[in-house]
Amino acid sequence: MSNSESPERRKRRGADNPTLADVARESGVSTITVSRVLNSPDSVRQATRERVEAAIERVGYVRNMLAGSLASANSRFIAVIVPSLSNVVFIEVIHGLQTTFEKHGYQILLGNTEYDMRREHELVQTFLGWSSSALVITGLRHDEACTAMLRRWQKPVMEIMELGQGIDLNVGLSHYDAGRCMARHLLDRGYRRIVYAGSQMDGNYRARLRYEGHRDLLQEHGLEAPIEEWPDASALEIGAKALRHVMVQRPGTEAIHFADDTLATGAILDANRAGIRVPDDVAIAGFTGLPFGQHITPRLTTIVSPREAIGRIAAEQVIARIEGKAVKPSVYDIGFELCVGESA
Amino acid sequence: MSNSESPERRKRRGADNPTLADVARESGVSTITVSRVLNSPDSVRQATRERVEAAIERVGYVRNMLAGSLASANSRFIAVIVPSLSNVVFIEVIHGLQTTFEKHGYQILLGNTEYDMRREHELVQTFLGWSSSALVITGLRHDEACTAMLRRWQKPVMEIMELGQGIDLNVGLSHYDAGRCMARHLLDRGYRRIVYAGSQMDGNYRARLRYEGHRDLLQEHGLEAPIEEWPDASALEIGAKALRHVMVQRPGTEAIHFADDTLATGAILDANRAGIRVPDDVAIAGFTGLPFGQHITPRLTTIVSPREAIGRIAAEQVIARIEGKAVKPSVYDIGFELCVGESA
DNA sequence: GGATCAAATGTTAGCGCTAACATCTGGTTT
DNA sequence: AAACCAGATGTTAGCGCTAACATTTGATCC
Repeated sequence: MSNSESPERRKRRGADNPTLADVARESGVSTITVSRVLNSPDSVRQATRERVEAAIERVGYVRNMLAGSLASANSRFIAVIVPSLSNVVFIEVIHGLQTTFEKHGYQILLGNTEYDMRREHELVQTFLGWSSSALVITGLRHDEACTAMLRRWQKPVMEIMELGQGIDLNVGLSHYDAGRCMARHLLDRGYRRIVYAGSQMDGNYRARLRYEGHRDLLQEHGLEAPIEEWPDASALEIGAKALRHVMVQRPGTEAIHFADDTLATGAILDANRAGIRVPDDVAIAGFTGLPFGQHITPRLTTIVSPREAIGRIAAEQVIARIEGKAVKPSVYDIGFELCVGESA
Repeated sequence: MSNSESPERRKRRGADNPTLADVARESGVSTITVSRVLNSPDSVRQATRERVEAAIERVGYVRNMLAGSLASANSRFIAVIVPSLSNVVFIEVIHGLQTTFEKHGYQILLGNTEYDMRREHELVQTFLGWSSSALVITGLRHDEACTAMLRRWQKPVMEIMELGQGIDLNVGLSHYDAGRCMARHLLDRGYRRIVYAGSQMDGNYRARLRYEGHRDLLQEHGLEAPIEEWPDASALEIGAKALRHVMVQRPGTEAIHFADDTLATGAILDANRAGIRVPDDVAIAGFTGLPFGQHITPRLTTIVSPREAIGRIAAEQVIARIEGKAVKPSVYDIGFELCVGESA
């Protein structure tokens, strides 16, 4: 209720909020000094800084991030592109990213492709338009034009979840090996008639990679590797449906290797309701290691992928890269762990 | 690989990407015409538009959103502030918001307060600094300075989850009534010795409101309403721990009314493992209506809150407001539904 | 053929900030 | 006391775009 302004100065719209210039006038310094108080306080003498800070408080200054980012061609935005928000896995990765980036003063721009590459390309383009400081994207496979655009881009690109040399940085795990690992476990347990079951396998090629690992191992042992696919998004009831389908259509099946824990858990819970004994009537295995799997009876045999850690480590590497520290390996294998419950 | 530029024109840094001016030169129009092709294509003659679009393609123009937003004092950002990303409820709300806003060309800026009001205030300030088009925030209670700042702000503010007249718009449900509703159900079932159990009840005052509804109803019937609180974030094992604690410390307890489904589900799964019969030994009720509750045995008795719908409707109202359409009720009661399983 | 007018396009002046370079302090050195 | 210099502060010129106003175009009418 103190500062009056000459009423008809502005020729343009705009919220008419106090600007750096107002703070500068109020504290008797130049705008760049105010800017320095905000961006590199150590480069301003303490007395000056305090005067400016008081003025900021007094006029109720809220800095305009758009103007700052435009002038410096850098927004402290991190573009994050995931294929789905319905899948807990990506939520946990985002959580890891968010926590770490936020600590360093970066803001996430979240994009959801819904497993659509065209959408992915659009999102990349938009996010580059925001002068993002870096981009984190799921997987190693993208639209060709999109990959080209990112290669030309001068800032860090981090591809996560899947393991391999991509555009720039990479943190992930080998889904092929994970599928193979679980298949080996099932063989070790003595199962021979094993069905792989997944949903939305077209878009989700990481699940397909796991299947390929599974299939190759079985074939090396002279076994068949049938697969059942559902077009729906992964959900408990799809797991239940898959279980019933396999019991009826493929009698004699000894184990079902599900593409993810949600499906596997849905199958176990349904088996419990229906009086189907797991693993005696049919063994069940999953992938991901969601907390739920360890609380149901029987506990789910699955492969644990460190989801938050992927986010955290990806963020740390990106930050190191932004701040000019060299990041040694551009491919980081985060690994996975077989977690044996009673279900298989 | 076609366009060469005079090499020492620019005095400043910058990615040296093609700009509107480059496209304008390339297509023989003025920059504002290119701008119009991008922002209001209908106001440009078709022939001109096609020429410009071709030029955009040719030079590989990517628009600079920062510059556009600065010039128009509007970013098409929607600030979204939630207290937690570990809680599925907020994830689903975010999903509803995201899907709807994205369809209308808005980008979400996501902030996580971790149930800390100071953090909330900081986030609000930052997000206003991005010239957001609107702000969606969880709950009706905020830091005083924060509320004042939002009241002064000229753009739509949407407070969600909780029901009541707040700063501007509101979409939510009455948590007090929900707590009361479940308490009534438990009384109707004949339970009298009922314990309420929740986690992180200090920050999460919506859970506390539910407790108050529960408590008031019990007291109206001359019953006590003991409460058990855990400081940890809600998780399956906390529910299990709470169940064990109550069984030992409060023998004779007939029902436990949990603050959320995660706790309640954890308790049921643990009871199954421990041979505690639900609801015969102890009845269990939850709140939220997560899918899981309907797949376990016994099915969880809970109150379903339409989480994605909250996000969707909140987004729709905000968009209507931004686009100048009057939004009639500024308080929208989304309601809730009692969902009776076998657990209580 | 000129008046009329809406549609299409252009000109100008910023939006609010920061990079780059310039200048000013005031203490230290010789 | 002049020279020197690092640290603090200031001046200038944009960053790339769009609002507001200005002008041109061309179809229609009398």
